[in-house]
Amino acid sequence: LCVPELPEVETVRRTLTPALVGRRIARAVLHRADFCQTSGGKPCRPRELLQGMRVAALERHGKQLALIAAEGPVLVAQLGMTGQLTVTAAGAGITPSDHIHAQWLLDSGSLLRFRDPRRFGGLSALPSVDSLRERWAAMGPDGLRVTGAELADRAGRSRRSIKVVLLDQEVVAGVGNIYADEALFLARINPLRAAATLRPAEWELLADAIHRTLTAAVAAGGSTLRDYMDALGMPGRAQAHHAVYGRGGEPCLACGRGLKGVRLGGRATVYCPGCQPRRRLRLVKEA
DNA sequence: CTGGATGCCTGGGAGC
DNA sequence: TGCTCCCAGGCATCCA
Repeated sequence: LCVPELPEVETVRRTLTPALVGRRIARAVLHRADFCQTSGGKPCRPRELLQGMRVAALERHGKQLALIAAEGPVLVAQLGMTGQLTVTAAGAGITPSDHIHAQWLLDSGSLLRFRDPRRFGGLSALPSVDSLRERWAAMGPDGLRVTGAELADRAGRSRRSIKVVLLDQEVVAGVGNIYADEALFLARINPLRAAATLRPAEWELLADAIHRTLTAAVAAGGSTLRDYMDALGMPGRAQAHHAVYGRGGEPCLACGRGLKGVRLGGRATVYCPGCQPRRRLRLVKEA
């Protein structure tokens, strides 16, 4: 199972770039009409899927990946829960296959395929790079660059829990359930605390923890493309080491206490009651 | 406006 | 062994 958050999407972007950028899309096929949306609500035609156009760049903001055509139009891919974008070597044909909802045949002969069994992901066709900038400007800053001041500005008056706030893509783009828990553990902030109770120093601590968590995961190649990375001779490095995610009931790696699992905003949440106390730790005055 | 709850969707694991 | 149940979670949409 893969859960594409920012590091996984960034890994996809990096590994797709050499195969896609500069290439012309000879043919594009959409196997499910509801898998691609246009701003006008009309069905996506081959033109919206960039057929006949040249890929100028692959850009990412948060968990969104944009294929920018030299001719102007843009196609945004969201991997959702189980989405995979893969390139297969020359020779493969555009044939219908299990859970593959869109395919692009490149002038190199390679085939780009979007597979998504659960279909939480999808494609959005935009008319221009301007509309892409507009779309991304409405979201929060990218998780790799967000500052403590930006977090505080966007969520500092919210009574929502800090965990739920971190999952809000309009606050910070790219953080999902795994890295939200990991970043809060690293920053030693209790996930249940209302965002409005965080102090400026804690927002800075949190921004730093988000950077470190995401950067480490990007360096490890994420987890989505593990098989692909193995094929490139990088086995094992992609295995993310999670301190809290999925470890409810197990001992904390830092203090040994049992990690606690709760549901927050409908999501499984794990934290250490010892390292992430509900109240801020006060320095004990030495007698 | 805010925040909580729900539904979408399928594979896999738990439990009987 | 085979069946059912339920959970995983990003995101849209609903309601209080």
